[in-house]
Amino acid sequence: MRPGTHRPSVPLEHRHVTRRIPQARDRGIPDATVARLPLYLRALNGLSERGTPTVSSEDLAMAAGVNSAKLRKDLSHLGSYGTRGVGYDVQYLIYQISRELGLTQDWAVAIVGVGNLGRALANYGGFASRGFRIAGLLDADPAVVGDRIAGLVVEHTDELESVIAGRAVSIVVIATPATAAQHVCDRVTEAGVTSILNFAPVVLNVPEGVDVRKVDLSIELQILAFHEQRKANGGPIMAEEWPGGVEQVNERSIGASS
Amino acid sequence: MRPGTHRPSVPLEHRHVTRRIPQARDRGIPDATVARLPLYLRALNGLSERGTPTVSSEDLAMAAGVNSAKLRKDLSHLGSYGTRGVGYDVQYLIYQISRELGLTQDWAVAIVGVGNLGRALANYGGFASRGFRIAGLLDADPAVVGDRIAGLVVEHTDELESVIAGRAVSIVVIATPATAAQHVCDRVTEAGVTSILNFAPVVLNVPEGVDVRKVDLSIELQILAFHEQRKANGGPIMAEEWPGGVEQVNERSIGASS
DNA sequence: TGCTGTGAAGTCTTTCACAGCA
DNA sequence: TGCTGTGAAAGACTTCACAGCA
Repeated sequence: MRPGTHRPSVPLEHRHVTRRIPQARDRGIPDATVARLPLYLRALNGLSERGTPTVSSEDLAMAAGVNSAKLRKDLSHLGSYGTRGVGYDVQYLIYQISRELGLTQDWAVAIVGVGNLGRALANYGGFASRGFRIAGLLDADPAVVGDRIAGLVVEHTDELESVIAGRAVSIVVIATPATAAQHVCDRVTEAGVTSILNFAPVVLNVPEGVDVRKVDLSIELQILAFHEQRKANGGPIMAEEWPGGVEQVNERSIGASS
Repeated sequence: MRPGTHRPSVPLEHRHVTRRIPQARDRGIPDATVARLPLYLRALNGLSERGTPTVSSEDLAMAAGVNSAKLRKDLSHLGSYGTRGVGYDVQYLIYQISRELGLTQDWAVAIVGVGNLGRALANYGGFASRGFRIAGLLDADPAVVGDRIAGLVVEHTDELESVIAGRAVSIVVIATPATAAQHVCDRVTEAGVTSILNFAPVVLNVPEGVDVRKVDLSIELQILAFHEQRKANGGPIMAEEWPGGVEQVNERSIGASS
């Protein structure tokens, strides 16, 4: 890719036969990159607040907790927004990443399930800050309906469809007990929602085209436990602990294959 | 794809000594696999509760929301716990995965920061269920200290080190405001903790050997927004949408030129 | 000179597809 | 026969290392 302009009007791809669309605007940003953009954005906002005008890939990477090669590669998927010898303009990069993530528009979010977690989410500041507006809080428990939380009155889940349609909700957060999650999920997808953030510890079944992201406390803890156990046992490097074969592990199978 | 056409022609491989330990019991379980084991465990527990004695990779994969090839490959890293022609014994597999994840022992967890989120976590049932025991709730706010939550009395963060040492806490959950997170992190790592679950929206700096897992609500929403925006724009398949250049994308950046 | 952008190499993960055992 | 376990291929992601522009 020549660094030149990213406008197809420039005649610079003489020999290279259509490789995969030159530099143009290949919208295929890798998932791994998308997942890190919010991190960069946060780091940039920190720099912005301190009035920093430009930042090098090295420094920004440091602030975001990644290495600089990865950061540069990630940003290169968005376009050529840096200046060689100088770095990136903080404000400009904030704008570009925000636009790429779709944060320059307003997203109406509904939270279903106003238990401890739902309340925590409703009160979570970082929510409203970045283009996400809580447009509805719903719960099935009549004892909770009517409560005022974070400036909103909790509505009954009977209203789910009308809230979604009436307030143009495009993202639904499910914070219900596990048993209710699939049902809520079915209703919101039926109502046209295609983005769901699920806190309930269940695997949701959704129609094609619906995006579900999951946050699962217990899974994170289990992953930590795995590594913690590993540290406790042998040293950091080893293979074949349990020399003899303690705890009959069904040795066979891979015995002498391959 | 194509059958015999693609031949790598064996480029390198001149003298690759010691590939990576034959197989024996190579304890190097891929991270991606470890991250899915809790999922399988949950699915298996569901089957167990319904009294299912054995399950095929196909069915278990379905219940866990992955494909069967991936599931078999994952399980193969633990050992050969299935029976060809039959499937996996549910109870036995539960035991093996639990053991691998270190869930057959008890883990003492301390939660620092008892705001909305901390309370939600303290009351989260899935917590205690799987070998994780909340051994302490701490907060810096005197107004909160002394409260009884989920059967525990909130202690002051001054007690952090003594709680960790005295109750053998090995995993700390940070649910403080962003500004306090790094300080708490420093103290707990100093106190010897090497596993941290961080809910504060900051990148924590930790010494070598310390594991940090992060749960970040706002990042999840931003990722959803990205995909939602993508759906709204062009169709699901395309490269170079915005043919003309709708939404003047600030061509310049580094001077539209080159 | 300093730092970005990026081919190329390296590593990790997923998927295929089938040998082989119950 | 049916289903696991697994090499091998394909694909995704990361890192290297450096050309080339400001």
